[in-house]
Amino acid sequence: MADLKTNLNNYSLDEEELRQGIELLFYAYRDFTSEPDKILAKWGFGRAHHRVIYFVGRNPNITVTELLLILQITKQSLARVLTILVKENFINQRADPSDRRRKLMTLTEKGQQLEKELTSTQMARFNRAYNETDTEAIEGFRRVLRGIINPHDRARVRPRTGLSHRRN
Amino acid sequence: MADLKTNLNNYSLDEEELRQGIELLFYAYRDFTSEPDKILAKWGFGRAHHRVIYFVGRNPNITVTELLLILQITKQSLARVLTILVKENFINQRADPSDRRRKLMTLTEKGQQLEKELTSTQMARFNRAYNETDTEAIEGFRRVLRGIINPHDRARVRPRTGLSHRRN
DNA sequence: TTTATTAAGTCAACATGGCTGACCTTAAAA
DNA sequence: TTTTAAGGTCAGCCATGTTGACTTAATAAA
Repeated sequence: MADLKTNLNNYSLDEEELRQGIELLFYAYRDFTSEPDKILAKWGFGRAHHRVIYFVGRNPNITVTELLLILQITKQSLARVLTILVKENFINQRADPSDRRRKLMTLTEKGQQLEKELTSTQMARFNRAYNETDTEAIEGFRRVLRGIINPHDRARVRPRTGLSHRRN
Repeated sequence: MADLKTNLNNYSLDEEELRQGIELLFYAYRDFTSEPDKILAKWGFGRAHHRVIYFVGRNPNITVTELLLILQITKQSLARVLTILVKENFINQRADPSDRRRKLMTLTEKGQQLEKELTSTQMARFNRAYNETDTEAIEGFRRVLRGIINPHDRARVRPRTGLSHRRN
């Protein structure tokens, strides 16, 4: 934190601003995960299952290795939830024809339904937040969040299309 | 999700935009917590300890009940980490003179040092992200994140002061 | 003043989801 | 043919969330 100003309170104005960002992110993430967690509990699942379902749904034919790169957890941690999701028919695996070591994963119909139920609560939350602001705020939100992500992984989220949100 | 448009791909443009927001939040939080986690591991602590240290540091003389409202965990979950932090002299507790049932918590010198070490990595991350954008983007970031937080808790993060960030 | 109520602490028990390290199979690449 | 890569699996550990019941001490209410 080399370039932070300090004052007599051992408390810089910039530090205050940065801490507010930290807290906003903490509270937002806390609430963002709270609704899906309740739905997952009905199925005996946890947040880890949601993440797997989400990213398989979002990236059809994803491999285990790619999923590990996204989630940044160990193979064993992933295997625990993935095995259950395959056994209970939420996720389908089939060998990649061009490299039969790889297994391409997709959501089953059942998996898609659960994914939609879970993610719709989060999309509704974003939709409300977006509607309370404007296009410029949303763009700023995206740019700052992108800057918080480690540079190497910023490209994982598709950049905005040219089409603007319906407000404005 | 009443007002989402749909197209032939069962895929609306708005849905794409909302999902990008979800993913940005996921990746940002993932990376935001990764650096403190490494430091905490050296002390035998976890993310839960960081959260307690952070919010006690940020809210001197906070009570257990208030901390529970912030963290949204059970008393037992908090007690486990809090007991350790008090025993190992990171946090001080003293009875509130005006209501001796309440215990007011503050960071010790040792606690302040660890807090600074942990949080400085996150502040540095925000500082970098903020410096890559501009005042308007930061303000948009804050407004959208605030909108994602459950309305009741939005006031927990102090609103911006009139003083602007040093860029622009 | 007796009776709630509140703040905090505690115990036992359980589940989720991280982790490590070792090891195996199969398939592709060198 | 040997090495590497993708994936799976086992045993065990730890952190951190959960519930429910119960206790103590102090304040507030009847």
